[in-house]
Amino acid sequence: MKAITRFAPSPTGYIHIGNVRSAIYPYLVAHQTDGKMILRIEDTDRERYVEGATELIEDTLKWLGLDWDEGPIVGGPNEPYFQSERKDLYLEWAQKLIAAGRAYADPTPSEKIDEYRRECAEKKVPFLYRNFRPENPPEWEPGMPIRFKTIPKAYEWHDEVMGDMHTGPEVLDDIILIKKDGYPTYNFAHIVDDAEMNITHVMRGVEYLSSTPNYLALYEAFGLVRPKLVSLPHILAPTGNKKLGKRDGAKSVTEYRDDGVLAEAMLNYLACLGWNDGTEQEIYTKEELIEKFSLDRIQNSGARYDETKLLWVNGQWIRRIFDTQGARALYDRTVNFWPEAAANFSEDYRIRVLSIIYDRLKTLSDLKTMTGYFFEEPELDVKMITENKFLKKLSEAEIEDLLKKAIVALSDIQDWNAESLQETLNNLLAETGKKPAELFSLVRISLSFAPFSPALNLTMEVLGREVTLARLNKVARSI
RNA sequence: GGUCUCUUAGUAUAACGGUUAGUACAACGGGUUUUCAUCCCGUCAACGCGGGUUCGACUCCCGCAGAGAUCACCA
Repeated sequence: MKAITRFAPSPTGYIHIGNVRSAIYPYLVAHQTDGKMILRIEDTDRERYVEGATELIEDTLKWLGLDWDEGPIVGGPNEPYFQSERKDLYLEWAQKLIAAGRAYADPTPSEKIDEYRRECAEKKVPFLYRNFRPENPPEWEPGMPIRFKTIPKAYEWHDEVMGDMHTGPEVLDDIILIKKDGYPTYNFAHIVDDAEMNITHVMRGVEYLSSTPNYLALYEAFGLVRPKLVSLPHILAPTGNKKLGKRDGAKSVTEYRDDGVLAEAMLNYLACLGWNDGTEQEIYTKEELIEKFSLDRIQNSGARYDETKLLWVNGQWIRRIFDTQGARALYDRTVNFWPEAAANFSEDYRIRVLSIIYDRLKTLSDLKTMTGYFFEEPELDVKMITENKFLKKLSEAEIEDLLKKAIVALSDIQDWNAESLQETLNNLLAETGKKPAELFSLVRISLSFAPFSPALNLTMEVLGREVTLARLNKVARSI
């Protein structure tokens, strides 16, 4: 059976780490059955609506490679995909329920409802609107809410993640279907849309688990077949036991893109947070996730978000792309992450820099801080040499002498390449009797004045003869 | 408070009722001619508690404790 899933966010802001899983899993489920995923924008709360949020959502999905088969932009047979544009439909469905005696116009002013609620609180009994249901509800007219007329009873159902569930009649109530502003509630709109769109898997956060019996009652009232229900546990904030939210500083998913995290890594990490396929595999491509994903292996307790592990996964992906797709493929991802001065150099040169530094990157934005000396003269800082833990044992005269010998030896090289450079350094080591730590540190620091850099021979090869010798001479003069 | 859910190392997780409870991140130590990183090797570290059932329980059952969700004209 082909799965039809949906991601149905409210346009109230950006998508963050805590809520993007409810887009990833529907995508995977849809694609493993050659089905489709629908993007539906649930914009029925006019007060929380944020201009531009829909675009942020679309941007995030596109970046992660979670293309939707129906929805905004791409269209589809169930248009429109904005709930605000489907108002008439919900009213129609609600009126069917009124006609069947399963819904009614609610004339009770909200102050009165608050009063009921207070009474119940005083008596320490749970408040259920159905206990205050008006006996002769008026004819519905615009401006009145419509409530479901529930039939309290026990429900049993299966949740693909939580397992077999059951509740008693006490959890069922006359929920609002249509608000007095004419917009449907989430509780109602999603039932209608899921039915209209033939959704087979309803995947959403666990917070909806408690309301599920009310949804089951609605399916029943309409004679609908229940879709598969999938409750996704929350992603927890790094500290405490609360779900990760914007208040905990949950960054938007696309902010990680701007910080140099690869989409592959993000998808990989998030898909595996609270899910695994039972093997010890850690790195998955999107295709592998589609192939191996299964709902019943989703963890049923919350999983804590761990940025350190995300960065580890990202490092794995950076190396994987370089190793399997080549330097050019990785380079294509890095265009926005180079230091400014890199613009003065050829693409070819930047690719060569990337090729010797890529295995040190945790994020692409590390390029900014790690490659500066390849593109501009490093600021000379003699202390880095004189206070280096290997070099401080040598006198300034010894340092100067060693540097000069290095300059002479390197100047003699015919073919300036990694092998000949290494050979020259090795010979110099034998000739001077210095330790590798001394010679290598001295040359490395003189060239970069950076806390760390790639292998010395590779660094010199990329910098080239002219720059290498110029920098060494400059340092030799300053000692 | 009612209802529902969850509980393996710091974190993410694995384990037909029979394993020295596995793996990864992190931490710590070591190796790879300098640094940082990669890579490799090693160390530390867990079945929430209490009862059952069983020859045998992380695994099944019952309590307890702790944590979470929900009880809106928000989703």
